[in-house]
Amino acid sequence: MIQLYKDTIMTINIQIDFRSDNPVTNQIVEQIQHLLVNGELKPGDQLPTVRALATELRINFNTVARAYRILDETGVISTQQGRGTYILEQPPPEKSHQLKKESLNVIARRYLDEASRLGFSNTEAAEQIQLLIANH
Amino acid sequence: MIQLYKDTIMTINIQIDFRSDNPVTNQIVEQIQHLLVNGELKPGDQLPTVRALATELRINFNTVARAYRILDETGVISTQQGRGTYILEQPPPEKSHQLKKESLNVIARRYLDEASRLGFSNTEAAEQIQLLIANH
DNA sequence: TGTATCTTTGTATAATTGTATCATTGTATC
DNA sequence: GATACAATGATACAATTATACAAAGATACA
Repeated sequence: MIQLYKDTIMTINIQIDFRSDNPVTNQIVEQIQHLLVNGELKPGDQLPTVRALATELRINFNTVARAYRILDETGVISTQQGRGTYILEQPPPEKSHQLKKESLNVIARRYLDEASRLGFSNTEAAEQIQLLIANH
Repeated sequence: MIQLYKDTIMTINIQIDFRSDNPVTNQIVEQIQHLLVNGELKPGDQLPTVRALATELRINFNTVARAYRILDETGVISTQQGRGTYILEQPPPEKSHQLKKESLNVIARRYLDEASRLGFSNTEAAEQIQLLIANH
């Protein structure tokens, strides 16, 4: 769970080379990753809004949004409509496969338990899972 | 000395996942419905004020107000300006059943989300459920 | 009691922020 | 040139937040 609130709005140091073969979107992605591994961006930090950064870089805000989305999909940041974009906590060290299996077992049991308390059979609970998967 | 306006401070157990595709407003609505069908909220109970819950969840109080309004419109709660928000009488059986189905949906999605965070695909998560059922 | 006043509570509306979709631009290939 | 594709921009939209407001409760004082 991430706890985020607007305390400080970040200004970040990004330089775009418009003559580069590297697309602007890529440059943004790479430079934010660079700021992150260098420790200049920390978990919980709020990035500039797509419009603010776009104005600063003199590009369209959709280009910034595209870069943010890529970073979001790789789990580096969290973009939240109406709220802003934030650096995520770094993923914890990899659990062993066995440990993950056990965790899955625990949460699966919990799901069936909760469904049971709501009055649903195991079969109905399983069907609901299938339904959700089918609708995605 | 200044006296407290209310001698009971209502707290409810709601967890917001800012990374979820599900909007925060929706998450609040669903989780309050879940608390209701689970019996953790009873008719007459006062919900936290929009500002109190918003502060706790680290969101804007208008987002809570929006969720409360949705629940109000579906007849689950009663919000009264200047007074607060209260759980209404238990919904009739057919509506209760509807709410329970929605609640099942909520916990099913939560299970898939958690499994995904552990690195399991939806299919693997579903198989784990089947495995548990088969071993009973 | 009654009333003035402040506090608490929800409401209304505009502003902010990211998203979705299509249009435009540039470039490579033929 | 023609066509296809990738990158970027423009526009409309959805979700959340900010600000100002209205209704009801609490308190003080006559």
